[in-house]
Amino acid sequence: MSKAKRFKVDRLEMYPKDEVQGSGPAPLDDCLTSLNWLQNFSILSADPERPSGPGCPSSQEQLFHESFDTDSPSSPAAGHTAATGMPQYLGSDSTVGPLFSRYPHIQMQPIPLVEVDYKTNPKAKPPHSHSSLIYMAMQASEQPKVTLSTIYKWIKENFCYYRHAEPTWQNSIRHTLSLNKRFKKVPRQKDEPDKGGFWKINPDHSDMCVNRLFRRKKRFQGYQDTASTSSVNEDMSPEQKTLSPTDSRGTTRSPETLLDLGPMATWTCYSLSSQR
DNA sequence: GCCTGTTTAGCGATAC
DNA sequence: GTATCGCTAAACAGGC
Repeated sequence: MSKAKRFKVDRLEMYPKDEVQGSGPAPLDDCLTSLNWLQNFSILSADPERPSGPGCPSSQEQLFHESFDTDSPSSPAAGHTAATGMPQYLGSDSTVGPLFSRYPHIQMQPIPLVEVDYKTNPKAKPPHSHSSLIYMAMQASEQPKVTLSTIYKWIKENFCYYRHAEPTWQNSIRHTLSLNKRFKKVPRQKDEPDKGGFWKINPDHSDMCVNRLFRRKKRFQGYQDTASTSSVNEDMSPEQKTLSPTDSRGTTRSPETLLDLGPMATWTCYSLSSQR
């Protein structure tokens, strides 16, 4: 199966069409336009005691919203938690059951709550865009400017995936730095050691982060566009299904594009029966 | 040779 | 439909 087709099927599995069109999660616009979550490196905190049921948003929805909610409690400081976020918060039967009871061909298998530790799990590709990773590295450095190697180092230290991945991601990082106006190059002075220049957040385009980073939030349209594709991606590993939803080329959906997958993106261990 | 930085091309997805 | 974004891949040049 092609990667593109696989991704479409992946999405199809996540969003039973009728449910998506119907009682999907509340609009995310308000809570997704701030970048504070990124600046604080706010990481989701899975709370099994979170209330659920009639009148309460589902665990997934609530968790999803709070992960981008500027008023929600922040996680520990930068450099410590960015790699331990995006837990695979599994819904209880009370939240998942009713939804999937309408789709008998989709079987949810309850598994324990899992928090993805991106710092130690080499298979868990961080759900951050490269620009987000760069931004986080810059923030974590607490320096006005950072070198490329510093960015590499921070990413590798905080995301195990990149310690084991092919170095092509570094090319992407460089490409992002060069092209993205959010970042500005600061030439190295002759008396400064090492090589290469410095990079800093471009204050002239800092608004771009706030205004555009979460622009992609019309998350269900894509599903509807691709819902007609119906084949089974049986060749995906549990990790692929569970960790970091990926796009058609295996690209991890960043937080902003993860919105496209919605709260159900954090659900896991679904399988398709032979009825499909 | 390696690292850094730039540029081009292409693809998929979303926003407008 | 077009613009924009994110990502990947590749090629190339310059500096160390």
